[in-house]
Amino acid sequence: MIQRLTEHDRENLQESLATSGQKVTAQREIVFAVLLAKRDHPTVEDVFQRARESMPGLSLATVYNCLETFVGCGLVRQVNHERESTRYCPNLAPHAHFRDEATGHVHDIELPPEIIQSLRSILPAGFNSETIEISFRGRSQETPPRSTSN
Amino acid sequence: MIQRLTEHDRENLQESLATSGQKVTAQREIVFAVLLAKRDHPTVEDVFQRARESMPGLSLATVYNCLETFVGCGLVRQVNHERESTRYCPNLAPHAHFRDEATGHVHDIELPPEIIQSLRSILPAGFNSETIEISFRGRSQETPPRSTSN
DNA sequence: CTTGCAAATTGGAATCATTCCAACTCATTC
DNA sequence: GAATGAGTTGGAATGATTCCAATTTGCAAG
Ligand SMILES: [Mn+2]
Ligand SMILES: [Mn+2]
Ligand SMILES: [Zn+2]
Ligand SMILES: [Zn+2]
Repeated sequence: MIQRLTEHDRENLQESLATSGQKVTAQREIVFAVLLAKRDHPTVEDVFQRARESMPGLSLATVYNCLETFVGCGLVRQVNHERESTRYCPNLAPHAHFRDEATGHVHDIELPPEIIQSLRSILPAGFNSETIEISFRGRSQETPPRSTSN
Repeated sequence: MIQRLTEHDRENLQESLATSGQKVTAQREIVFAVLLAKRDHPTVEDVFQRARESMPGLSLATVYNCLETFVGCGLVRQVNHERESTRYCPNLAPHAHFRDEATGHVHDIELPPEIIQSLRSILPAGFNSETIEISFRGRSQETPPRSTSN
């Protein structure tokens, strides 16, 4: 259960933080590692629980801080469904989210560029959008959980 | 500023409520009228303020109740952006939302059926979605506010 | 008409995710 | 090894929403 980053992921973290003038800390490493280890769109509370296993003294406030920092430097995305707790996703590829109403699980849905393009094209003149968010809600026949280690 | 429903809208309200075994009340009429009068995706608080002008004794709890009832019988949609207060929209046609980051205004964006179709088609086998939500975020050159009376 | 009932409304308390804050810790620089 | 500034921490504050118990209302039955 101890969270460790690969060379590559650590560098990624280091550089992304550096870009916005911030540093790698033990807490940030662990929180980031937790996100990469299990890509199930955990809530802040989920991340907190998991990270605490490696760092018992970690505070909830710090988890909030780390996640906000990561969002700020583009390392992770926030995922909201209705009014539920915000979830966090380290998948940077363009994708939509599918929320299974039965299980509460959130799945990534790949977004082909042509769909994104056609969506942009429905915006009337004068509307400039930097972000498009797409979320599905329904039921799914739970995919056999393929390994999510990183 | 007094909120009144047209024959047609009142019938619509009456029938939608009846379908789920509920009745028209003075409070529900006014809340519904407020939604139709200004389709700017008001928050609960917005609706509360506006409705109070016609019915000073109306309570916030009742506004929450009415809106929940309307969502339940399909008369209005909830609109969420990030973690902001939920907004309400009486436009039942399939549409996406554009949130102007400068003004906070929310605009309806028409959704052509073929786009909806292509979105459904990106779902892997086993995923059945009843609802798709699409929201844009960005800036817009504010359209001259065309009349929104009903 | 009264009376009785179920649904709806109301004001205020409770919840709960998130934000705020002031004190404390740590790494780095002088 | 003192000063500095970013980062962390625990707890308080916030704010939208939900919950609840006490009325009120609209009808229906007697
Ligand atoms: Mn989503
Ligand atoms: Mn939306
Ligand atoms: Zn994702
Ligand atoms: Zn709308």
